[in-house]
Parts: sequence; structure tokens; C-alpha cells
Amino acid sequence: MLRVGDGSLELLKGTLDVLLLKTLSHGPLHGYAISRSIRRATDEAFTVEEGALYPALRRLEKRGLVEAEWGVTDTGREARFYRLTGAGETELASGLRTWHRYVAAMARVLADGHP
Amino acid sequence: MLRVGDGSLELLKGTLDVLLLKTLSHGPLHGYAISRSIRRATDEAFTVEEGALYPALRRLEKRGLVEAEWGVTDTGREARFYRLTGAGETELASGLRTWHRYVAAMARVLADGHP
DNA sequence: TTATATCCCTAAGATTACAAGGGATATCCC
DNA sequence: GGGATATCCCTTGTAATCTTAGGGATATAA
Repeated sequence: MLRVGDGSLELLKGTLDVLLLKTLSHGPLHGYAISRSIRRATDEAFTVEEGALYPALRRLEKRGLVEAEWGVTDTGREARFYRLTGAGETELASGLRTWHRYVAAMARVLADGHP
Repeated sequence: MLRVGDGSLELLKGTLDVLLLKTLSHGPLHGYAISRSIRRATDEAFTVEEGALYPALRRLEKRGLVEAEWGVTDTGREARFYRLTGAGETELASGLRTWHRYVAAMARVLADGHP
């Protein structure tokens, strides 16, 4: 679970979607910028690999949670910008609730004295 | 991610081990009792399916984190009792730290205003 | 005798992350 | 000019681990 070399954690399968949706909730970003944003926000704890990122963005697009559009970055490069849709916002809210419930449930088990 | 019918959550792949180790840290239990303990502690939020539970216990056993032994339950039934080993305690401590770092990293992304 | 709870287990299927590639361009520095 | 680095896109293969869906057996209560 823990990667030894750097201090980065493996992503738990199922949490990437909400990370992406949340990151896009501040405004459209291209894949590379999304990855950078998450890496910086978590102080390198989360590094979103490209092999996870792009398939995940495709999944979200297919589900109608994000929309993609080609554009040009600040640095003058072609890039695909992803934008959160209305359905994406709804899913984000749901995902946040689910995550918080998950953390609460974990806390109940991991707290001492539940048997 | 969310199962609609009941209020139970799908387990994120990778969190089951620490749940099991923690549950066993209070003393030896057999599989069925472990499952029941977690279900009750989380107020039904987590239901550990048998198809996940037994393979997970085998993995932990193979890694030397738990030891198994046949015994008899309070109700007079044969059951395999799992006991946390020293290595299991160490792994539990490590798993707890990892989980807390994970939650903290998630929180930094999911909090408003990180871009 | 039927249902429910208690106990064990496996096999197939799906999902989803990582690893490891490939490709292209801009910019900085020597 | 040339090389390294950062910026951008993507796919394929692999591994891990969960859910679903079974199978089997016994005790007890209705």
C-alpha cells in the first residue's frame, strides 16, 4: 500500500473519480494540470499516474460527468480541457457524502474498543 | 460506489486488511465473528462479504500477520480462530498511519480552494 | 419441517489502479 | 547546434481485490 521510496501512497481503487471531479469543480483543466494540481495539493502524497488518469477521464466523460474540448494552454500547447457538467456536480456531491460516510465507518472500527 | 438498496458502502480495495487486523487486535475471532463485529461497529455501513473475507484472511495468514487454529465457538460449533501475530501488530500500526495519511491527503483535495 | 442463524469455502466476473511503453513540441542552457 | 527538462497526449498489459453467486453442513426456534 505504501510506496517506500518516495512518500507517496497508492490510490485506493474508487477514490480517483471524486478527486478528479473535485479538482475540476474549480474550473476546466487539462489532464496534465489536473495531475499537477492533485500532486501539489497533497504535497506529493498522491501522484496520479497517466495510466490511471486518462482512462478515468474517459470513464467520467462517457458517464456524462465531464465534457472535453480541445484548446490551447497558457504555454501555447494543444490540450484537452475537461469541464464538470451538471451531472458531474451532482455526482461530486454524492461522492463527497459517500467518502465522509466511509471515513466515519472506518473510524468506528479503527477506534479502540468496538468488539 | 454506493449501494442503493441498503445503506451499505462498497469496500475500497485495500482497506479490508487493516479492518481485519484491527478487529483481531482485541483478541482471536473466527471469520463469521469478524464479519459480524465489523458490520455492527459500522452500523451496517460495512458488510464484509464472505467472498472477500476468507481470501483476505488467507492472504494475511500467508504473510504471517495472523495465525489460524481450529476451535469450538460458544455455540458449540467448529470454527477457525484467527489471532494477530507480532508482525500483524506491526502491520496494523503501519496500516493505521497509512490510512490517516490517506484521509489527510484526501481532505486537502476535497477542501475548497486548492487550485 | 421450515426458516433462520451460524459456520466454512471457492470460482467467475468486473473494476480500476500501476507499470511501461510511444509520440510530439517548447524552452532553457551549454 | 544539441541535450535535458517540462509539458502535453495516449494505449496496452498486468495485478490486485472486491462483488456476485454459488456449494456444503449443523443447530435451534417457530
